[in-house]
Amino acid sequence: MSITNSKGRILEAALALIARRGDARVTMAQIAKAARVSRQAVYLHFADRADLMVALARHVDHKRGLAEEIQRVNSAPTARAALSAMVALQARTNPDIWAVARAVDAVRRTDDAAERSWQDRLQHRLEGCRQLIARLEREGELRKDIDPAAAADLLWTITSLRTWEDLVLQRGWTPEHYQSHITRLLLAALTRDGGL
Amino acid sequence: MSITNSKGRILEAALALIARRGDARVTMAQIAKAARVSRQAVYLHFADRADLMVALARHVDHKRGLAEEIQRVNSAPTARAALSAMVALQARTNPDIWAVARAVDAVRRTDDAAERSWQDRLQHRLEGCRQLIARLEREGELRKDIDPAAAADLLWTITSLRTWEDLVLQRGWTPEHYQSHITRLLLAALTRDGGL
DNA sequence: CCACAGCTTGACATTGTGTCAATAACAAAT
DNA sequence: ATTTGTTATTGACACAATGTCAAGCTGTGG
Repeated sequence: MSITNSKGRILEAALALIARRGDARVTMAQIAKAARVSRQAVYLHFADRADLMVALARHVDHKRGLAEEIQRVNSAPTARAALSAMVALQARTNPDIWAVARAVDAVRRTDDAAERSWQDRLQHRLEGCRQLIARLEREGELRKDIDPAAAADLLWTITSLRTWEDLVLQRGWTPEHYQSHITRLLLAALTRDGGL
Repeated sequence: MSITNSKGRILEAALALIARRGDARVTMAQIAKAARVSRQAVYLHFADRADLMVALARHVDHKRGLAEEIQRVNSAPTARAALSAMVALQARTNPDIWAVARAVDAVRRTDDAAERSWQDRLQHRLEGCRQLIARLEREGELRKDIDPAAAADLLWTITSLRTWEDLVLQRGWTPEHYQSHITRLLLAALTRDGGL
């Protein structure tokens, strides 16, 4: 799939640079050069650096077909299977999102648009967690001594990018380890029988 | 306790500014001004910004008497009580450390000293988690279907500053909620009977 | 009185961000 | 075929922040 407009070229170039570096300490000039475009052209398409990073996050989501992936989680046969699928989804997609997410996180304190975008994604994922907890409850699998709202928050933070970063990038867990251990932990903490 | 040397004054000033702002986007000039010292004087005491942030982290630790607090965790009567104490320690100290930790995290990718300092703290906390898991195992409380090394990593990430930030700062949990829910989750995930 | 440590002043180089104005290339519309 | 509008380029500029340098001030102890 070739890129037609230079806006797309800029995004792709930024993504490639960030991926290569492993973090988002990339200057606008470098991005422009990589996209074979003048530095000013970048500012024709994006208001500023923060705007570009936010667009980048959306772009990655879209490219991955994130919406469909989430559908797949919800269409799992049981709540417990859905939980497992959710962890698998994170294990699969986090590597690509990570650096960009860090970049947005870094600028969100100064930039309103970035902050809104961040809260948006946060809210979205949180909603997914709430639904999964609601389903667990409906299927009678949720621990009775736990508040559903708190359970959703816990599910949300444990399946977050940050936990993934800690375990996979810092501690060197394999994706398989991450998936199996986190799934087991969640079942133990949130379901009635403590996960088998 | 009054501050005698200006090195201390600079650290205190930086700390106050960061605390007031809630994050570490503070310039060297602002810090110097707050410490009523010339901007260049700051560079007489600290090689650069990263160096200052690292020193700040140490300073906060020292001020809190962190070493003794950790002793107290280890001197709990049982492993389960120690785990609870560890979570309580996080709940109590994280608010003060948070902004500084974020600052160090932000510069650690460009600065070697910051990275080393970060890995140091990380390693230190991880060691504490390992010991706690070992004690759980010794007392026959550790789940048998879990690898001790993985259990330590999980304990480490779940009691991390990041998880605390997610739940307390983002989701608005009270310190009490944080403490009780996280303790319960850890007991459920790591101990034999799933925490009562 | 001298030396030295700690600090100040002011100037400077550098890097990165963001803005602006003038201009070029080119496609589509009329 | 000229006009129009979009998109991009070039080069210059202002600004903020970091970090460096040289010269000089001040007080304390030898």
